[in-house]
Amino acid sequence: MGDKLSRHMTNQEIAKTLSNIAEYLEMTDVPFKPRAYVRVAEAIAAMSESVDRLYREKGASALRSIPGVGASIAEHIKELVTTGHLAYYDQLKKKTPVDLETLTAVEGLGPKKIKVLYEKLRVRTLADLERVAKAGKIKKLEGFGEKSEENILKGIAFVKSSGGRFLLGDAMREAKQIELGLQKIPGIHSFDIVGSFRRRKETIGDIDILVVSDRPHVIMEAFTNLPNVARVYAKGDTKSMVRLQGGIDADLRVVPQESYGAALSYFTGSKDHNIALRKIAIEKKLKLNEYGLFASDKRKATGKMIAGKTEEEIYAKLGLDFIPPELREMGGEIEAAKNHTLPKLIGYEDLRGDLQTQTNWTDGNASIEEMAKEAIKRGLEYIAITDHTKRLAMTHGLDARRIVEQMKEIDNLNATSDKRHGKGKFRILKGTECDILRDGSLDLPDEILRQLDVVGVSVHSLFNLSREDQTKRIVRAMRNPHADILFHPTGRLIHKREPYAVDMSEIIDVARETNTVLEVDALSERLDLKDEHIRMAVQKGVKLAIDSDAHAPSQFSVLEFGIAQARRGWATREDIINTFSAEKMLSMLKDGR
DNA sequence: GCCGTTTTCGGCCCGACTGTTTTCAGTCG
Repeated sequence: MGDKLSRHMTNQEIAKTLSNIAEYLEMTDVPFKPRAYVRVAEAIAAMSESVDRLYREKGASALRSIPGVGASIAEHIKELVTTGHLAYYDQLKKKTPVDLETLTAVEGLGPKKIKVLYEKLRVRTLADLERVAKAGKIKKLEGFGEKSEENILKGIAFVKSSGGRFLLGDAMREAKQIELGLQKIPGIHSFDIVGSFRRRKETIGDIDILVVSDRPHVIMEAFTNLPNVARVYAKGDTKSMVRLQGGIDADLRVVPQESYGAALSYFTGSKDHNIALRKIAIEKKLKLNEYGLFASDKRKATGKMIAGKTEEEIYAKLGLDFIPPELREMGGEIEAAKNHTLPKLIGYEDLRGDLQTQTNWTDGNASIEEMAKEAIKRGLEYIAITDHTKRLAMTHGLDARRIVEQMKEIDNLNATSDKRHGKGKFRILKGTECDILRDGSLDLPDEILRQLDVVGVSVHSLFNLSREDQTKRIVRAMRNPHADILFHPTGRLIHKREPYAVDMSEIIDVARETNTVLEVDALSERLDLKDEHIRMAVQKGVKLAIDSDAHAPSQFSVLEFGIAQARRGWATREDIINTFSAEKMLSMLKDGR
C-alpha cells in the first residue's frame, strides 16, 4: 500500500481536478477565475511530459512554465502531487457535494443549473436527477420548464446508454500504463491486449490482457500490485481481475506458449466471429477452442493438436487468409478470407500527412512552427494548418484579413525550412476549417478559399436542424468548388452528443459526384466517420482523409485511432488521400494544384 | 487567477441558440 499513496498522478487526473474546480467556481458566479483554471487544465491535458515528474525533478518554479500557471495554481498542483489531495478542492466539493462528472455529461446541464438542482431538490447523482425529473419536480423550478425536464430525461437516457463503456483513447492510456508496469517483470514472453481493444472498437468495455509466461504466479502478483490498480476482484493461478484507478476493469490471463495463437484468437473475438471459426473447424472434422485447433477424436476428450501457436496457422489450417483483428465483426470477413478477397488494409505506418490541425491562431495551444516540428518528429511529410473561422467566435476564428496574414507566415516558414532541409522536405499547407453557415454557405469568401491548399468545411452550430435541412445545408457546402474535405461529417461526440440528423448515403453520393473528400476525424471522442460509413464510402469509391484534429503537438498520437477506424471500415492505403505525397494528394483535391 | 511592446492594474476568445422569459440566463462551442 505504501507505494500506492505516493503513486504518481497522471496529467489527466490533475487536469480533471482543475477543471472540476472551474465548474465549482462557475457556480459561485465569480468572473474570470473559472477560465483561468480551465485554461491550465487544457494545457496540462495536452502536455506530453508528466507534470508530476516535472514538479518532482525541477520543483514548483518549473510549474510556472506551464502557460496559465501562476503562484496560486502552482501551489495547488504541488499540494495535489505531493499529498494526493487538495484542500481547496475538497472545500468546494463539500459545499456542493454532487457527482459533477456524470451530471455535466447530461447535455444542457451546466454548473449553474446543477447548483440549483442540488439546492432546491438535493440532486447529487444521475439517479437523483432521474427521480426528480420523472416526478415532475424540475419543471416547477424557477428557470426550468416542461421542455427542460424533457431534455434532461433525454440526456439521462443517452448518458446511460453508454453503459460503462470507455473511449478507445482512454483505454489506450490505461493499457500503456499496464504494459509499462509489466515490462519490468522477468519471465514475460509476450504481452497482448486482446478483446474489443485489439479489434479497436470505438468504445471498450474492459481491458483483456493475454500474457505468455512460464511463471504465472509472478505475473499475477505483479499485475494485482500495479500502482494504477484500485481494487482486486479476483486473483487466481492463471487469471486475475482488477478495477483500475480510471474506473476501467482489466482481466489478465496467462497461457503457455503452445496455446498462444489459439488464446489470442479466442480472446480477441468477436464472439460471433469465433463461432463462425468453430463451425468451419467442425465442418473439417476439427475442434477449435482457446487452447488450440485439434483433430476431433470421439473416444478421447481431445485429439491431436494441429495448430495453436500462432493465429496465422489456425486461419491457414481452416482454409482462410489471415483476418486482421479490426475486421473480426462478422461483416463478411469470413467469406472474403475464404475467397482470398480481403482488402489489403491501410497500415499503421502509412500516413504521410495530416490535413486537420489547429494552432494558437485560434483554439490550439501551439504555434504553427511547433506543430510542424512535432509532425516532422513523427515522420510526417506535411500538415495542413486548418484554424477555425470567424463564425466560431469563441475560438477567435480567423476572418479574411487574419487568414491572409497566416498564409504569409506559412510561406515564410516553408521558405526558411527549405533553406534548412533542402526542397521537398517538409511542407506546411495553407488550410482552413471553414464553418458551414445555416444556409450551407461558407464562412470565408471564395477568393480567399481559392488561395488555400486545403479547404476543410464543417458544421459547428444548429445541430438540431431537421434531417432534410441539415443534409441540404451540408450538400450545398460540398458543392462549393473550393470545399475539398468535409470535416467530422456527423458531428457526434461519443457518449456526449448524438450525430446530427443527416442522410449519410446522400452525403456519400454527393461526395462521389463532387470529388469531395470525407474525413475520418481521429480524436477518440469523435471517430467521425464511423466504421460503417467508412465502408459505405469505400464501396462507392469516395476518397477519405484521416486527420488528428490536433490542438497541441502531443495530439498527433491520435492518428492511430483514425487509422484503426479506417481499417474497421475496410479501407486500403489507396482510399486515404494523405497516404500519398503532398503533391499527389493536392492533385487529387478539387482545385487540383 | 493570470498576464504585460498596455508591467503591478485592468483587462480577460464572445456570438448563437434554447428555453425561459417578456428582456434574459445558461450552455455550448
